[in-house]
Formats: sequence, structure tokens, C-alpha cells
Amino acid sequence: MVTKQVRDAPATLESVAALAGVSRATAGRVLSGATNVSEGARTSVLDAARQLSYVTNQAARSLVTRRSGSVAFVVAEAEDRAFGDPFFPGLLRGAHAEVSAAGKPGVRDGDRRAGPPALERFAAGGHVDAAVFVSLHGDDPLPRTLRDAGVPVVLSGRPYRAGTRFPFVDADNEGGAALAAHELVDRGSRRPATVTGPADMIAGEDRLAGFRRGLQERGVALPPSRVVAGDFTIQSGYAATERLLRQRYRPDGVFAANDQMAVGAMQALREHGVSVPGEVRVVGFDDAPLAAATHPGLTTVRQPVEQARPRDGAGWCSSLAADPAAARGRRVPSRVLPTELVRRGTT
Amino acid sequence: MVTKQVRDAPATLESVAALAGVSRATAGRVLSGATNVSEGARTSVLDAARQLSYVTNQAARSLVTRRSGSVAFVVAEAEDRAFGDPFFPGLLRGAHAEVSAAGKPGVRDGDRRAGPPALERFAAGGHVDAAVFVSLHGDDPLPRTLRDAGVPVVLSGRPYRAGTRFPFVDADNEGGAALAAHELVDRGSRRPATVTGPADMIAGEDRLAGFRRGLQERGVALPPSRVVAGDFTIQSGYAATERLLRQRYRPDGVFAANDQMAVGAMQALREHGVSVPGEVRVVGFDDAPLAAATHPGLTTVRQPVEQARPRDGAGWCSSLAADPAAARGRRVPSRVLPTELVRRGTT
DNA sequence: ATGAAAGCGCTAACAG
DNA sequence: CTGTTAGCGCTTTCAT
Repeated sequence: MVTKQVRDAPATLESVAALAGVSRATAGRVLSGATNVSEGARTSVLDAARQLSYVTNQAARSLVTRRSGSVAFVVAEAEDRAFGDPFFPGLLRGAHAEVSAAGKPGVRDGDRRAGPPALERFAAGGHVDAAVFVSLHGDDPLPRTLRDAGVPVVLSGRPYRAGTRFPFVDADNEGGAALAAHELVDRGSRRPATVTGPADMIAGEDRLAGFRRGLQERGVALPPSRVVAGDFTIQSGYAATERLLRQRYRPDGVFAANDQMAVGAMQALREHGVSVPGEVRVVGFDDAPLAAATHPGLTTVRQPVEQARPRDGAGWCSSLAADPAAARGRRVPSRVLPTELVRRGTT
Repeated sequence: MVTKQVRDAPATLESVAALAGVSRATAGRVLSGATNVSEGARTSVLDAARQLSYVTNQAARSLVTRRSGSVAFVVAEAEDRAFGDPFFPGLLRGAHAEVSAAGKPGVRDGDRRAGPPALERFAAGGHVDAAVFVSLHGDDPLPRTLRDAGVPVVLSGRPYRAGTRFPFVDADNEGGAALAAHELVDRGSRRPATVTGPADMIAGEDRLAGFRRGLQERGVALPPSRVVAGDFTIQSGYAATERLLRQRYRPDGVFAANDQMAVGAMQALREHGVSVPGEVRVVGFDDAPLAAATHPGLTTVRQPVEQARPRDGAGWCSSLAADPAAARGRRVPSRVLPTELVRRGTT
């Protein structure tokens, strides 16, 4: 007597082929979408596959194709900040959307706590077809290491050292910050100030540079006393703003390099009895969910972190994920995404 | 002339064995940490491996062991909320910490947007050793589907239907909410109100139940008019609180079912000129980073979402990840993690 | 258009 | 303790 073993024996190409009455090769052709198969064979294979609820064994496939079908999402960030920053999940989400749109089953997200060696081995071990680096600090060697190991690498955010020619995708931080400067001045601020991001992050630097340029274009000065350092947290925005308020000539405008810090700034302002936007105007950066939730709503610079990506088949990790071979060979072009001012109540 | 091909030919067990002068089997034993190998063999294999910078090919290994070494992290959540909620990255991070501590290389995170069939196929295709479900709504069928497909499943959060016996890990939402009720009353509130979470999330229900119980224990009533619905967003907390403030007898205490809503509540209160904690006391839930950043600091109920996990070798996905075979066979015990009140300035 | 056959790199018996 | 021998399930020439 023959017993059907459903649970214990997952369907294989072999079994599907048998049921369909064709060879394993043909079954494989059908299931991997080759064109040169007769109609008859195709339908019977497809039927058999459905009947056996066949799913292709990725390990076996990877073994021969030398592709894993997933891309690493590496967060090179102090633990607390990465996960605390609302910005980061958006990126993850965008990556997801793109990758799955490209027909890849999932994103593999790495973590640096295990230490570079672990990650390196992981990536080099054929686990991933490519790696996306997010929120890089300073001059991290890991991207280079991976690239040297043959893994295509894309950076989210402009690389710190101009020398290392990695393809990247970034928002136009510089241009967006200039927009913020214009807004502040055009609304009447004459003594604008800024709360910067951490010095080792290129996004922070770019935003400061852009803010400087924007003010200059409007003929407004930015003395060093009105540039205070933050680190992208709410608390740092609060503290930096308090420092600003202690000055003899209080600023009448604050550009915070991200929304978190802008929220902290608003709290400090409110507690010191300073009206927003009456006495001090505030502009943030990112257009995080938080920005729409403050009262008054925070005017901010939107970057298309996730919104723009799913619609955009051309760039970023989608190009990587969709065709690792191409990425491996050709250059993936870098892209700078446009930013725009979202005017709410704080200006 | 012989040319060394470093890049194009990744080292295999074969090549390592050859260089070390042993058989492939012995090399394999060494590299997978078997004990029954002579010192001599061990060192020469290790040397050869280092020299060739050998990394084991996971696909090949998976093919034979039928293990992938990764666990799925499935977020069954309305897109916006999952990624907007600061709570969620914490979970991801906790999962990461546990899984990598257990020697697994990474977490595979799934997404439901591709649709259940895709995810199902993915998980059933031998891609993952287990699946962790996060933030389940209502009575989602997917966990059952996966379990039926032979994938061990663990739920983060108590399952909606008591009937389905899935192992889960959850915070003591009920107990924590009772703590919040006690705090409010003990600090002087006599007309406490609550902003609830969405009705289809068990955590929201549990918190409401716990709040009810806590008040009852203090002999304080909770009329239906002081129970308003929110959906865990800042905005909903703001709106719900405004509704509360329009009532004839204003509440003198608000328990929001999460910190986001508590922040919204504080905004509404402030805008209506209501002092916190002077006229109205506020308590949140989660102890999100946001809670420490408000002014005054938000009193809230902390749940050990991530903190407790890495230290705790026994539970949750660590047990899954560390030993999928055991999980597949035996029951993974469910666990309810303790909550505690974090007193800041709003009570 | 289809089948047969040869591995991909690894692990797991099984002998020695 | 070590080597030999089989495959895991799939893709891919190469014939047919």
C-alpha cells in the first residue's frame, strides 16, 4: 500500500515532473518561465505544481545560480539613534517596497553589532546579492570591504569621502536647506539661527552649507553664535534652543536640521514664553510624521525618502535588486532626489 | 604557469581541504566545530581556511540541512502605522539582538503588502526556520497558514482568539494599565478618562480592561463618556482629548493607551490652556523615546520591549532561532513580561 | 521542444 | 579520528 506523505515530503521539481508526466528539465523550464515549452507541457506542469503546492527550494536554486535573491540593508548607526529616528523605518519601508516590486522576496537586514567580521562573512558568503548602506558615519571602511569582496554596494546618502566612488542615492540636502533659509527670511526673520546635525554626518554638513548659501542669497548674515550643534534628537534640539535663547540678541528664526530637533526647539520656545511663529519662526527637515502632529504644524523640508522611491523604478536598490548582475558589472548611477518646502504653521 | 584566481573562484571546502592536506569531510568537521578532530588537522584546516578566506556557502549548507538560519519578522500592520510607530523599530531591534546572539546571521523581514500568497510561498519555501508575527490585527489567518505549512510561529503580542494556541510573548498590558489607573487616582484624579487604542488590537483592549480594573480597585468610576477612541497616532490623541475637553465635567486625568496619543493629549491640553499636571494629569504607555522628550516628561508605563529581551536567553524568538528543531517539535512557552510605572512630570 | 546527465558546495552516514 | 560515498533540489549544457 502506498501512502501519500504530504507534510513530511515537500514537493520537488522531481515530483511535479512525475505527476505532470514530463522530465525534470521541462518542469523546471515551465516554473522558471522559459518560453520554449509546448502549451501542453506548460499547463500540465502548472497544474501539477498547484496540486502539490510546489514552492521552489531557494537553497538549491541559489547553489547553482549563485544568487540569493535578497539584498542587505545595513544600518551603520549608533544603536539608539537608528531605531529611535523615525526616518529610518521609512527607509526600510522604501527598500521593502522596491525590492518586493522587483520580484525579490525580501530584504535581509544586517546589523553592525555583531561586528564587521560577522557582517562581512555574512555578505561575502553568498547570502546577499547586494548591500545598501544607510546612515553612514564618517569614513566607514565596511562598504569598501564588501565591494572588494565582490558585493555590489549602494549608499543611501552621499559618501563622506568624495574619493570613494560609490553609487549613492541622496536627497538634495543642500538645496532643501537653502529653501528653508529663504522661507525664514522671506517671512521676515532677520536674525536666523540653526541647530545642526552631528558633525560626522554628511547630511548634517550639507544642510548647514545649504542654509548658509540660502541666507547669503538673501543677503542675511549667519554669525557663529547662531550656529549651535545638535545630534538629531529631540533633546538636543531643546537644549540647543535654550542656549540660543540665552543670547543677548535672540534669534527670530530657527532652522533645525531635522524635525526631531525642530520639535525640541518648539518645546523650548514655548516654555520660555516665546510665540511661534510670532516671535520666532521654525523650520525643520524631513517632513517626518511628527511634523504634521505638532501645533502649530511644523514647516519643514520634505525629502522623498520613501514616497518617491516605489514609484521610481530606475534608481536605488531597486536597480540593484532587480538585476544584481548588471549592478555587479556596470555602474549604478548615483541620484540626488529633489526636496521641497512644506509650509505649515511655524513660519 | 599557474595563476591564482582569488576573486573569481571563491574558496570551497574542497579547496581548503586540499590545501590543508585532509579530506573534505575533515575540513567540514573543523569548520562546523565538531570536536572529534585531531589538533594537527584542526590547525592546518583553520590555517588553510584563513589563507583562502573561506566562507561557507549557505545555500549549499541549507540544501542539505534544510535550515536557512534566519527567521521571518512579519509585520501585519497598516503600512503607515507600523513604520510610523516608534514602538516597532524597537521590536525589530530586539529581534535582531536575540537572533544574532543565538548565532544566526540575520533577520529576514517580511511584509504583507506583497500579499499573503507571496509571503506564504516565501516562508514555506524553506526560506526561514521560523516566523515572528508582530502587531497582529483581529483574527489574521496567516499565522495558522504558516503553521500548517510546517513553519514554527511565535506571536509578539497575545493572540486575538484565545482558541488558537500559538506561543506568544507579550507585555503585561492589563497590569500596566492598572498601574496607570492607580497612579492617576493616587495623585488626586477623581474624574479620570482614557484614550483607547484601536478596537481590533488586543493590546488596546487589554489596556482598557486593566485601566478599568485599576480604577475599580481604587473605587473610582469610569463612565462611558470618559472613554474615547484613538488609534495610537499623535493626531488621534489630540482629537480625542479635545472631545474630552468639550464635556461639561472635564476629566482631571487622562490615560492614553500609548505615548504617541499621550503626546497628542498634552498638545491639546496645552492649547486649551489646561495645565499639566496641575489641572489634568497624564499617563502614557510604552515608555517610547518620545516620552522622555516632552516637557514636562511624560509619566508612562514601561514595557521591556527590547531591553528585557537580549538579556533573556529563555524566551521569545531567541528560543526559536537558536533551535528551530526544538521549536518545531515542542511547544515554545508563552511569556508575559512585567511592566512598570515610570514617573516623570505629568502626574 | 524535450530528455539525460552533470554538477553547484555542503553534510551525514558509514566504513575503516 | 579520518576518508569515502551519497545525495540535498535545482539549473544547464548537450544531445536528441
